[in-house]
Parts: sequence; C-alpha cells; structure tokens
Amino acid sequence: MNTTASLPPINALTLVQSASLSHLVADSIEEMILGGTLRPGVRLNEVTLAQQFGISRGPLREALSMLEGSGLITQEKNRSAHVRQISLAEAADIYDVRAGLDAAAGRLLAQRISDEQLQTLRVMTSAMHKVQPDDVDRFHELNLRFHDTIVAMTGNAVLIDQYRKLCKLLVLFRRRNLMAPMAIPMFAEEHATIVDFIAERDGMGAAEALFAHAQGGKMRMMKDGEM
Amino acid sequence: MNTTASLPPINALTLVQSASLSHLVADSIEEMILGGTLRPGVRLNEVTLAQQFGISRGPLREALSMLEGSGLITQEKNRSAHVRQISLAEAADIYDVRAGLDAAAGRLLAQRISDEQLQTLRVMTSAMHKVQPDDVDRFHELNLRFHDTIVAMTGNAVLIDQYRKLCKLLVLFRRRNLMAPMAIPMFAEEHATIVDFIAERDGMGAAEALFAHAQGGKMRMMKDGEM
DNA sequence: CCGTATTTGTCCGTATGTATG
DNA sequence: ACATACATACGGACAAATACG
Repeated sequence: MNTTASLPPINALTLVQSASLSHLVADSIEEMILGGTLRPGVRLNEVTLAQQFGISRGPLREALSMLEGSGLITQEKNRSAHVRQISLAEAADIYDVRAGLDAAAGRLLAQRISDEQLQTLRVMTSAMHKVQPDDVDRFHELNLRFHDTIVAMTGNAVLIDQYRKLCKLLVLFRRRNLMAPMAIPMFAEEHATIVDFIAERDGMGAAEALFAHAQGGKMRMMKDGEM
Repeated sequence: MNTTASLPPINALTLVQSASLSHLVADSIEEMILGGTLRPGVRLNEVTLAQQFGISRGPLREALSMLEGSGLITQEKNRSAHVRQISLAEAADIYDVRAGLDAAAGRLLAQRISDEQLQTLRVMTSAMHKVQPDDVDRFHELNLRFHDTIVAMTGNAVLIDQYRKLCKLLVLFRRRNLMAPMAIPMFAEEHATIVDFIAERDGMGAAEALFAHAQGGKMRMMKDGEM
C-alpha cells in the first residue's frame, strides 16, 4: 500500500495491476505527449511529475529511461528531461525509414495475404474515395489507418512495433500534416493501385508503389517546411 | 564520494562521466550480452548485478528498463529479468524487417552516393572475392560490415539506429549463422551486383537485389532451424 | 500443498554535485 | 560569486509476489 496520500492523479493509474508502475507511468506520459498535453520541448521535472502521478522518484525515473529509449524524450546528464523536438531534417529521415518499412510490409503482405484481408483493404480504399474533398482531417486519419493496417496484416510483430514507434515520433514534428484537398483523389487512387499490386501477389510492384507513395508525402512535408 | 567499498567491478565504469551511471551500466550489460558473457535465458538478479557493478539498485533498475526497451532483456512483473531468447519465428521476423531496411538503405544510397563512397564499396566487394572458400567466419564478418556500411553511408541516423538494433537482436538467436562454404562466391557476386545497381543510381534495382539477397540469408537460416 | 526464503516493487530520507539565474 | 533548484545516486525499509524445499 501507498503510505502517501496518493490522491487521484492526472490519469487513472489504478485498476491495472498487470504492469509495473513504471510501465503505467511511461504509457501515461506517452499519451500526454502524443495527445499534446505535453508539447515538444517541455521540461519534465522529476519531483513535480512524480507528485502529479502520486508516485516516488524511483519508478518515474525508470519510466523516463524507457521513454528516452523510444525517442519520445531526451535526457542529458544533470539536466532535466525534455519532450523531444523533431527537426525538419530528422522528420525527413523518419519519413524515409517509414517508407522503407511501408515497402517491406507491402512486399511481405503480397506473399501471404488472405482473401478476407484483401476484402478489408478494398473496403478501406473505397471508403477513402468517398471522403469529401475538403475533409482533410478525415482523409488523413483514414490514410494513417490504411498504412497501419497493411503493416499489421503482415503479422510481423517486429515490423509492427518499429513502424508504430516511427509514427509516434512524427507526432513530435511541429508542422501539422497539411494536405492539399486537391491531392486527396490522387492519394486515394494510389492506395487503390497499391491494393491491386498486393492482390496480384506482386510484392515488388507493391513495394515500389508504397515507397513512391510515402516519398510523395515526404516531399510535401519538406516543401511546407521550407516555406 | 562513494560510501561503499566500490572496488574495481567487472568492467571499468569509471573514467567516463559524460553519461549517467544507468547508461554506463546499460551499455556494459549490453556488451556482456552481445559478447556471450550473459547468454540468452540467463536470469538477472538485481542485487547481485548491482553488487557486481558496485552500484545501488536504483540506477541498475533504470538500466534494465532501457535494455528492455531495446529488446535485449525481458521483464515480467515481480519476476526476475532475463536475457531475451529469440525463437526461430522471431528471428525470421527480424530477418524480414532487416531485409526491408537493407532495401531502403540501398534505394536511398543510390540517390546520393559519392564517388568516394562508391570506391569504398568496390574495395569491400573485391576483398570479399578474395576470401578463402573455407574461411566462413572471415566472410561472415565482411558480409556484416558490407551491409552496415551501406546503411551507414545513407547518413540517416534513424535508419542506422534501427538497423543496428536489429542486428544486435539477431545475436540472441541461438543458432550460429552457418554458411555453406560453397555459397561464398555466390554471395560475393550478389554484393558486386548490388554495388553496380547503386553505381548506376538504380535505386529500385538496388532495393530489389538487397531484399532478395537478405531473403536468401533468411532461407538458409530457416532451413538450418528445421533440421 | 505449505511454510519459508528470496526477490521484486516501491517508498523515504539524505548526501552530493551540477546547472541556472 | 552565490544561492537556489535540481538531478544523481546511495541505503534502508517493507509489503507483496514469487520461488523453493
């Protein structure tokens, strides 16, 4: 039992006892970062954070160690931890790696996709075709889900893990993913093409299409960055 | 000052003050794992380890948290940490992801390689052609270095980081990388082909060749595993 | 299956050195 | 140069879970 007051902290850390406190807190901080409560560059004071969560410094420091490993925060010796800031150049690097993982996922999935999975992808692409041309947010969400689904369908836990970690990092990049409304139909069309390659079991074609598709996204991001 | 004895522990943790104790210890444990001092499956007792390093449990637990994040150890609540064991299926997954990163690296490098870098790669491939057919270990080392060099030459820090983490994980796979001596010339030839693609700035060709090359390695590994 | 020993998870107090205004 | 805030690390403590005989 806690000897301290342990009033209901920021998030409900209770209820789940399957994971250790440090894991719970790490997940909680991660949510706060990804959700925008803790913005990039924000300083993370150990005592303050520990008090907010109603825990001691020990588990909190362990949580910070984990978060540093996943790249969500940075730590320098004897200096406070900070929520990581991703520069334009770093974001470009992440985009490139993610493109590589996208391509790998497509290639692998083309070797092993089931009819049912294919059906799911088809439903997703048709849904994207129906998005209102000005509903950029909606399309952006569907786009992320489409690519995540392709990765998830490979069943490769290592790939899924790495891919999602990269996606999380991109949230730390300051610029919002601006997508020109007129680019939406083209994007939807590219998705359909990708699914076609996978359906034909053309791993190479799928990989190429996915990489090019991702590179297109990167280019738009870079262009925004220069402005 | 240390109030404890702090006799020279297993490794020399002193001298470097740029990183925190937990980082130093994490690196040290990582070395012990990769070097074979700590074999897969070995139980890691907190107090014992802490005593061996001459530190307290706090920093040691932080180090373990980091190592869990990089996949070198596993932790379950209320149970000792263990050096991770990689199953055949997991190794296969890792091989696939690494193949994807290899392909991505080749594709990126084809876009930006310098003449000097190209020269370096050519030297490496010619060195591989000259390896004695029975010197499997030597070739294996050159092989790892060749691929690491391609990745490193991209200058993409994220890619380099992920790639090397995956390579480390494969060390935890129990089976040694058996390579049939007769396969060596073929491997060397494939490397030469890959460099040719990169030299021609054919990113797609390089990616395909690298992925196929890596898949070949995976196949041999899987076959050994089944025996 | 039970009782005991071990080990982890967590907290607290404290000392020390490093950064910051 | 000084004071304050803070991170780093130590050590002791104890409950609870686990491992063991």
